[in-house]
Amino acid sequence: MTYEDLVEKIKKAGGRVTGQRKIILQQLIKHQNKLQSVDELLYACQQYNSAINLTTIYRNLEFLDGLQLIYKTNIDRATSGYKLINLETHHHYMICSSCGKLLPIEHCPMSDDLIKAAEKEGFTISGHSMEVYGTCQSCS
Amino acid sequence: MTYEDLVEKIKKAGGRVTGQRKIILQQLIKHQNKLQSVDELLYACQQYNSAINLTTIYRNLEFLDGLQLIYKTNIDRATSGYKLINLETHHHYMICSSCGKLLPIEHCPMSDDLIKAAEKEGFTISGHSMEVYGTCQSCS
DNA sequence: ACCTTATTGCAAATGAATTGCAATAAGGAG
DNA sequence: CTCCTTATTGCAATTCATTTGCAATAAGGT
Repeated sequence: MTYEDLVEKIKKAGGRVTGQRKIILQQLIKHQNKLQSVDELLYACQQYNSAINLTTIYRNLEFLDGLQLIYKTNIDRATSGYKLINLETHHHYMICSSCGKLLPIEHCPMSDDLIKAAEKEGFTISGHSMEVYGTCQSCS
Repeated sequence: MTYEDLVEKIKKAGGRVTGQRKIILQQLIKHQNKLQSVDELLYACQQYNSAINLTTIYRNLEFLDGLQLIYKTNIDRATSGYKLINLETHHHYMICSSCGKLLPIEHCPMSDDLIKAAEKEGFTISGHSMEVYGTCQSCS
C-alpha cells in the first residue's frame, strides 16, 4: 500500500488530504509492519508537526477504518493497536508481545472443514479473527 | 465445570465463598454457553440479590480470571463479554453477533505447519486466539 | 479569489473499569 | 459457640481511553 494508493482512496471517498492527514498516513506507512498505539502514533506524528492533536489521530483512524484501511486489535488489555491493512494479503499475524512487530501468517484458519461444520449447525459465518502471540527473534 | 469444582478451586486459592460470589458463580454456570456483558451478569445476579454491586461483579471476574477460570473477549467494540472456561476443551468459538451464543469449534488453528513456520522465523509462540463471527440458527 | 464544507483543535463529556477506605462477614482457632 | 484475622463488599470518587460539541481553519472545486 503506497502513499499514492491511500490518497486516491481518500479522494474517491470525498476526503481531503490535509497536512495532518499526510503526516498520519506517512507514519502509518512507515510502521506498516507493526502495531502502533494511539500514543505512539501521536508521538511519531508530532516529530513532524508538534501541534498535531490527539483527537485528530483518533478521527483519522476512524476515518481510515471506515474505508476499511485499518487493522485494529488490542496490544494488551488497556491498549489498542492500529496498523494499515495490507490489501494484497489476508490479515493474520504473529504479534510480538515485546515490540509489537507483526509477522504475517500465510495459513488462514478458515478451512473447508470449519465452514462445513458451521453450515451443519446452521451458523452463518460473517467473519473471523486469529492471532498468534509470542516473542520475535530479535526480542528473545 | 460444576459449582463444586469452582468452590474447591476458590478455597484452594484462599478465597472465600460469600453470598455474592455464590450468586455470581451460579449465573456464570447458568450461562456457560454464552458470553455475558458485565451489565447482563449484574442484572442476572440482581434477580437473586437486588443489592449486589457492580464493583463486586468486576472484582469477582478479576478474581476468577486470576484463577484462569474466565474467558474474556469483546462482544463488540464497546462491550466486553465473559464466560466460564471449559477446562476440558480448547477455547475456540463461533460467536453469534445477535444473541452472544457460543458454539465450540472442534478444530484448533495451531497446525504443525503454523508452528514450524513460526520456528523458522525465530518466533516463540506463547499463545493464540481465534474466533468466528456470524449468526446462529435461531437468530437467522 | 471565492465559496462550500471537510477537517481541526480545544475543552468538556462520556463511560467502562479501577481504587481508597470504612464496614461487613467468612471461616479457622480456641 | 465465640473470637479474631483478613478477604470481601459497597459506595463514592477517580482514572483513563475515547468521543463529542462547536467555533475556527483550510482543502480544493468553481
